[in-house]
Amino acid sequence: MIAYSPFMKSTYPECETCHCKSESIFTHCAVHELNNISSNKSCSSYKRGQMIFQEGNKAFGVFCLNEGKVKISKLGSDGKEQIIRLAKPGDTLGYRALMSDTRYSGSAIALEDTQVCFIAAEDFNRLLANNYLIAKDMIKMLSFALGDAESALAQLALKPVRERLAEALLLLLKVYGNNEQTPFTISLTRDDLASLVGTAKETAIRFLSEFKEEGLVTTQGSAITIIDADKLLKISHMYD
Amino acid sequence: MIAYSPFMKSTYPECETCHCKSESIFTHCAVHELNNISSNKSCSSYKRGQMIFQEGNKAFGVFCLNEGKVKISKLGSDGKEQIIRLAKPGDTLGYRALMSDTRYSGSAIALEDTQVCFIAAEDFNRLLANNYLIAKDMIKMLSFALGDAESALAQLALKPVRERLAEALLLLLKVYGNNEQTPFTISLTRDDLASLVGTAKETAIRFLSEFKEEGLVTTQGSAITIIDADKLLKISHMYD
DNA sequence: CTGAAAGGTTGATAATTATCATTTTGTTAG
DNA sequence: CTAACAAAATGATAATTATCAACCTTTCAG
Repeated sequence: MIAYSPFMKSTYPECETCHCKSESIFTHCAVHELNNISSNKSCSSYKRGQMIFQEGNKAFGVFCLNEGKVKISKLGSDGKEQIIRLAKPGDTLGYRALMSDTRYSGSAIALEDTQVCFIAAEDFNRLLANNYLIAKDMIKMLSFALGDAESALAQLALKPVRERLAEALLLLLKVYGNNEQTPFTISLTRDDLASLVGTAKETAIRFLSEFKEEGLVTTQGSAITIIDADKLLKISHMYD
Repeated sequence: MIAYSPFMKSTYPECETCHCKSESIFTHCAVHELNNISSNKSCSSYKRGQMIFQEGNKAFGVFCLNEGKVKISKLGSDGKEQIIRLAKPGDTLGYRALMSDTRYSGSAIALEDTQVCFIAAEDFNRLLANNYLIAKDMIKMLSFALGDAESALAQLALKPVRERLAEALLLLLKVYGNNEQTPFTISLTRDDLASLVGTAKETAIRFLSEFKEEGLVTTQGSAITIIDADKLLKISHMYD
């Protein structure tokens, strides 16, 4: 079920030839800038469930996700968890804390075996200060993240669980799918699904079962396969 | 109840001498930059309830709130509203849409008589591109807004209404109070209060009545006076 | 002033969602 | 392969929150 990571202990991916360079904040780097990043960075592997950074800690740089899937989530007092964001290869992690000089407001946890590169604050800040294209990309990245967070907030407040579950499934498809093609299968614990939707595990399972009965999805163990994205979109009430 | 705005039809506040210059995104502008903004901007007044910009429309620049209070909110399909952000004098509005080149994801509505200045996209973008201090401030502003939105999202998902109401009252105190001094009084419809908390009006009223019985707040008409911020903080469960 | 309209409050009830208990299914180590 | 464990699924029930209706209070125009 868990994909065997191609990266073990100390394989260092090179930024210049990175398969997700064009998806990353480093797209508009000049060659010498990229070389500098590449030679100064530190890379690590994480197994499923391991923490990349923890809520409340200080940020000393940013992470660039090279391989794998990561959730960024916040913990409530009673141990309940809310997933704030999902990250895929090429995504930058920890930039909000670094840019606002505040502590991490959420923890980053690997959803499957994962490889990340760490760029120190000094190097990253120099990059932003010296290349306005990159600063502009940072502004855009933050703006999109803000739009996503604000949408999620409104969804949570305004929509019932069934609609939010449909939306969560579509989010998974959008983030981790290939051009949103269906059928699309993802392995996700029901706890994580519920934390993404903002509901209890059992409630998420119940509505997911409804979707199964309606032929919108199938499941096999923890794997969920999205069959009919159009109907999910209608359920999520995206036009009104 | 509504404060009579000192600004009528066409009084143009000057950026150079603006009382909220130091609170705004224009703090680090050079004199010539500020003069340029000031001479190119357009200013308008809005009465309570009037819309400054509307969800779904394109952004052609940013607004700087000079006087008054503004809510940014999203509408659900059934007419329910969720307040995403509260703005005070000095705050910039509409920057997320402009920076990500997407449409407004929420509407800005005056909570009381309000004066705003509009800076065209061209002027604003030139400012960012030419002065890295300002670009950095934009990055910080976005980062803080993102942090706030993500916190609000987690709150909404993880905390019951009573705790969120306490938090909403503290937010009002933080945003609109003078150094968070108590007692602090703000006039706010119960519909708006409920939209801020993410609950129904009646539910918000019920818990507010509880707070009254416990001596944490008093009310008179739509005015709410915060008496005991410390106890509200405890109720909002901010430490755990 | 005064009456009408708007907004605030409260009670009764319904809908939604969470929790707890149990069974079923899937996963993994030996 | 199979036992042991973990996760998913389902049922019963409780808690929370929303909705509807009625009534009170404040605000504001004439």
